[in-house]
Amino acid sequence: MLTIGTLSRKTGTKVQTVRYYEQIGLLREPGRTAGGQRRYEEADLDRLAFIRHARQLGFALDAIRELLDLSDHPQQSCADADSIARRQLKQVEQRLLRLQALQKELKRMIAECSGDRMADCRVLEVLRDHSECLTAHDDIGA
Amino acid sequence: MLTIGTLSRKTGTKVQTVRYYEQIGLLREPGRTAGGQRRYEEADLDRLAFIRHARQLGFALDAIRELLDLSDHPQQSCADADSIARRQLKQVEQRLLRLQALQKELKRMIAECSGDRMADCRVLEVLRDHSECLTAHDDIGA
DNA sequence: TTTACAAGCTTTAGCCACTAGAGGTTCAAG
DNA sequence: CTTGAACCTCTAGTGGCTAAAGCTTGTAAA
Ligand SMILES: [Zn+2]
Ligand SMILES: [Zn+2]
Ligand SMILES: [Zn+2]
Ligand SMILES: [Zn+2]
Repeated sequence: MLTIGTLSRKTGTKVQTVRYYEQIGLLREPGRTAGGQRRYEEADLDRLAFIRHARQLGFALDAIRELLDLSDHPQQSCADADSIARRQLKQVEQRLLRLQALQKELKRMIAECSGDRMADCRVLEVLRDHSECLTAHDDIGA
Repeated sequence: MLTIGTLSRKTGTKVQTVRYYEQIGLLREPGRTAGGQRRYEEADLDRLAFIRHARQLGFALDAIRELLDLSDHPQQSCADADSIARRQLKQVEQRLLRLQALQKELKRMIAECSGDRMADCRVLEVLRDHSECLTAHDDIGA
């Protein structure tokens, strides 16, 4: 029987986050004491640890939900789980490409600025005029 | 005199986003027609283009606000503008480091999985147990 | 001049994944 | 029995938009 605080400490999750996961149905509703406090079992700890580790690897909560569902069927093929991981890898690689391009542009504008008056600031110039850039930067969020 | 739609088209910004920028004080309140529709000037177009370009380069709206304020003082030193850009570069580089580590872990778990039953899925195994990882992955958001 | 309709308007709520705070109750040690 | 840390619920906020409902306005053709 674990309190929410113990669960929290053992997984490095904020207490509110644990409650949030319960609220969105990612964790089951645990048992309660007579006074209404949550009491967890070891299985909950494992599940929460899985969630947190997947989050650290960048998986979205929806993907994690799928992965948890899949792992409840140990006899089935893991093709679906693998493809979720491949999807995640693709997303990471897309972000990498974008950030690498940003890094290049930022480095360049900083290097080119003489650090003189604002009127001649290379940083501001480039921000004012994309044609000073070497790369395109499509969508904003990526 | 530009309508909000024209502004939107010329800068690749959604109409609602333009109104949002006005709401948070990033764009001034423009003039209105008798009927209450917004009418912009060329200067608004330049400002919005600046904002959007800075967003594409990953700057946060707060940083953009600072940059815009700074560029209103052309005779001052651009040291502050440059340091905002350097801060942005640092952030990009930190994210790059994190994503590169994630990429490595994801690649590895995918490569090591034989694609057999869920019970033996390497992806799930690694997610269940961080000690299977080669790298640490500190904080979740980065 | 009337009419049609694209484009504008405001207000509200939703997205993701938490996080913080207010204001109260329970548990466990001493 | 008392203390106080830890728990509880509920609400609202973060960033940067985005969507939708339900209106009103502007403009150009008939
Ligand atoms: Zn400069
Ligand atoms: Zn550019
Ligand atoms: Zn597998
Ligand atoms: Zn790990």
